[in-house]
Amino acid sequence: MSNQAVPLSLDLTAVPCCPPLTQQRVSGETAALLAPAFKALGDPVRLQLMSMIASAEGGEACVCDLTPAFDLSGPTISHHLRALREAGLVDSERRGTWVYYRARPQLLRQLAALLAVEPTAPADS
Amino acid sequence: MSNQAVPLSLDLTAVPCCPPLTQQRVSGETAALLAPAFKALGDPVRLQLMSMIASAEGGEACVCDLTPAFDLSGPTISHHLRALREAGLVDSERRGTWVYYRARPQLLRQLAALLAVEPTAPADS
DNA sequence: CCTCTAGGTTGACACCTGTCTAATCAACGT
DNA sequence: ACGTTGATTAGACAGGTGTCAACCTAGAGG
Repeated sequence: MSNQAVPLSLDLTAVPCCPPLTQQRVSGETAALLAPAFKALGDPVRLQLMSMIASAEGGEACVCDLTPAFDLSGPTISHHLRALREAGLVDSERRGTWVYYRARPQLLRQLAALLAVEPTAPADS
Repeated sequence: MSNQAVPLSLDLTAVPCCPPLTQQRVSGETAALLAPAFKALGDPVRLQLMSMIASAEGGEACVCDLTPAFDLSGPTISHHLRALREAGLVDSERRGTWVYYRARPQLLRQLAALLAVEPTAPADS
């Protein structure tokens, strides 16, 4: 189940990988590749889901633990998890009855690098 | 013109400010506050606009320089710039005939901090 | 006052999204 | 084979989004 619905060029090796947004203009290609990831994080529910998955002990979270944390139906959570999966931010694996989601740090790192800003004030550098 | 359309609680002082997503669960409030920023960056055009503004020399970019860089109408660019502005990512100022946009590093820093991931492999640290 | 130029605003349109219920699928125990 | 539980898929619907053409506003300069 893990990679089936991601036929995109989500190699991420395809991306020149992120000179900070503030230092070099993002190319159209890079933008087209990374914007979907930001978009996936652009929903409060998905942002929390991402965090719950990424910060879970063992590095993975069971859907059965994620769903009850929200006031939303199961299918809706499933829908958001799929969005995260198709964005390349998480990976899923079925083990027995349960499905576990796991963060994929590669893309997260690229996003973080892209948003990097020099320390605090441009004066104290 | 700068701050008029942002009555939101975009203090950003309101946010506990970003223990990394991977280390602590993002609260509902933090998610509600930061997700719109990710959402604003979740469009290729806006991501490029953000980059062009943030990386511009002098720290600001004129709309007259931004618009011709895309194959889009003026109003569409204006629409995207507004989205960035209302997300708290940029600020605009009119000087004479032209309007200049400038990045607001605060929020960018928060987003980057939120996405921070420990180096690369937990092995080679 | 008039006009020219740079941007923004409005209204319209097609499309995408978040949410739900209902139906379906997958694995485990009888 | 059957029923139960966990999760995804399908279909539907309201609301949001990206885009444009048309119009409007703000300065600069006659």
